[in-house]
Amino acid sequence: MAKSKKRDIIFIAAAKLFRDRGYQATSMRDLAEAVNLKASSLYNHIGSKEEILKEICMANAEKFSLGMEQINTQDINPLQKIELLIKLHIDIAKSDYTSVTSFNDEWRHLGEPALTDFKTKRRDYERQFLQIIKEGVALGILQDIHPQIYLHTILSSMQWVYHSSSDLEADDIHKGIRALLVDGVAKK
Amino acid sequence: MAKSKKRDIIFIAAAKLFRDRGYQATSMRDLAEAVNLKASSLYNHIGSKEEILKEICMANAEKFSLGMEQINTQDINPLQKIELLIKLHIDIAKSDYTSVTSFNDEWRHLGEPALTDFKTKRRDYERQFLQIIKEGVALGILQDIHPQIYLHTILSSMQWVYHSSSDLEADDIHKGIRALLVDGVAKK
DNA sequence: CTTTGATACGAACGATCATTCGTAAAAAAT
DNA sequence: ATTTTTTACGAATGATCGTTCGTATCAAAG
Repeated sequence: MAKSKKRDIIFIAAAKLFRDRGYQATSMRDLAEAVNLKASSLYNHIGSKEEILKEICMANAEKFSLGMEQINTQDINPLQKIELLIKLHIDIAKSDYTSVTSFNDEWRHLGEPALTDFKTKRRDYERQFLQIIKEGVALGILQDIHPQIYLHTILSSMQWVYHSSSDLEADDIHKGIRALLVDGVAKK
Repeated sequence: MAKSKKRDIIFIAAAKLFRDRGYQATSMRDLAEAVNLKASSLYNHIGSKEEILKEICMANAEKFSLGMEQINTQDINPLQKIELLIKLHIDIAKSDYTSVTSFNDEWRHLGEPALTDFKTKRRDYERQFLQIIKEGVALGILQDIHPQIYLHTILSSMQWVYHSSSDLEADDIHKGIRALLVDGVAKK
């Protein structure tokens, strides 16, 4: 038990606050109150406010990188990979959707060098995703859609899953988005 | 000349700062420096920091409401309306994409009663958009896609147009998104 | 029982925040 | 030319920020 339980509680509460109010608008006193502590006590468990954001962002970036790696080593065609990537996004969102939102919206408040580090990881992920799409087009499996636009449309569509103020089930969302963004562009 | 020119300069600079750093992370001193003033001088032109955000958000909300109204009074089918709505989003983004970003990302920092007012306007817009989609499905013009998922996918896809760190032309984006989200779901 | 290490807290630090005020210069109106 | 209005500024206000520090409380280890 290297890490205490309280530390996890703080991180979960922080992710929720960051999602609801934004990183900058969340004070350490807000966070302390959310976990029944005073602000100064937080520092027995964490190093700084930014450390929390950094850890949240990096942990999620890791999830996506790992998922991408795992999908890319499979012997399946690009369309199947895209399907799995969409499932990956939704699964991650479903498992911890507050922290993913911080990851998506609040990363820009990271300081250096974490900011550059994060952006590099993100760019790598997107480049790999784009590569899969381009292969799909080259192989004639996908319609001749603009790869970059297709990529960003997929990624943006994933965003609203997190913000979801709707009452839709994750499975329905998955099916609906696949029908729109996978079946719709697959060559018949 | 009811409104001074300087006021507009301040608003434009503010929109840019809000987009780049976020509303909370932008100080009045930052804004003042951006327009070659001292912070206290800003208050000869504006009432408060929140007034700036409020005006930016409301102005853009107005643009969308007006566009929706204008489209809805035309005698065209739902699919054509959706096409026009996508064009509306891209046109607004193209005309003033910094302020649209503030509108999209920073509205939650509005105080009451502006916040409730804004959310109501937004919900109205989305409800009308959803209605058009449902009509399209009911008339058999659209494939049997989940209306809410389709709506949110369209709206989310519009978001990345604003953030666009890409070098794509607005026309290409328009064509690409239409191919994906309109032609892809239209019944053949 | 004693010692040690982890945890909690109040008080305080310097920094920064949005905003106000009195005042002076500049521009506009008369 | 004189009055009026608009604009800019420095200084100051009280609030809040993230964080530090000394100290007290607590549980576990010896």
